[in-house]
Amino acid sequence: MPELPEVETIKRDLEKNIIGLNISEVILLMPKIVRTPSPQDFIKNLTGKTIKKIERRGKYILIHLSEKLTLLIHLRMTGNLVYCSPKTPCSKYTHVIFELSNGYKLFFSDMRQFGRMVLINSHELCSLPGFKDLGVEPLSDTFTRDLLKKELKGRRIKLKPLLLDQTFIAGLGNIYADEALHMAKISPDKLASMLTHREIAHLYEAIREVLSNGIANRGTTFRDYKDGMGEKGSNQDKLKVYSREGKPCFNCGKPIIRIKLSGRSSYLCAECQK
DNA sequence: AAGAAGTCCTGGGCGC
DNA sequence: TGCGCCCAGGACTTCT
Repeated sequence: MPELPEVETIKRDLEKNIIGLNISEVILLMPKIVRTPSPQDFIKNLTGKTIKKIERRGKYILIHLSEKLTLLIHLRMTGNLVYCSPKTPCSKYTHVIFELSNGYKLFFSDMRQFGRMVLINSHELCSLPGFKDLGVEPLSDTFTRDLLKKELKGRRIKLKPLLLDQTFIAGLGNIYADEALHMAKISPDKLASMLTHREIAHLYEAIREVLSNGIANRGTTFRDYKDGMGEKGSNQDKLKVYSREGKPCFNCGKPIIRIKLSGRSSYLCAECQK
């Protein structure tokens, strides 16, 4: 569910509200959400710590704490992280509650229970599986047209599964990958190594554009996504292909089709995307 | 080594 | 109305 724009929106919301607060109590209702350390150590080590800084890397949220600890959170498909006033009740899907020194609470909720948390020493981040191998941040200066060209070279894989590979580019998911490919007018089925210079340039611009627009619209809410304040985003109203099977392409009027690539749905306009 | 498939979960939507 | 089936925005593990 949450891809880069959604995670960035949550990160910015939390940053505005919880920096400098202490974690006064941790209630872990579903221990399996925490991958490491043990539930007891998770609670013990978090309690009393100060929230120093919040970052995003790919689809991960990093909450840096005092004593060089970092709480790493991945929301996967249906997770959300919401800052709530003291009286707000939690839901049946709330699995972790962080009580803060101002009386407010941070709820981690996740219907499908796929989301995960890790609490580690900050310096161990660089050796954490899944995190250490993340690819380039697509909105950073490091991500250039030349880098994309270099990375695509010789890759005998279809574009869509490659864009979803977090070690290739960090933060793209199914929605923004489909939207970027449509904006670039390239088929998700195309082999990565077959792109022309012109197509690479268009894809580069499209990836940056769809992600930036997603952030400007505070994320895409289909069903579950909520920002850090519990509100929906508005980017779902701007989508050109995702979840629009059978509806006319805004560009040419032909119906949007849905195909399967590596087991995932891809939405495209077969007329516009070659 | 790369790429595909299976797996972890719950709930919504659809067809019968 | 109700049941069963399929689908879902992710990514790790296992297989070929």
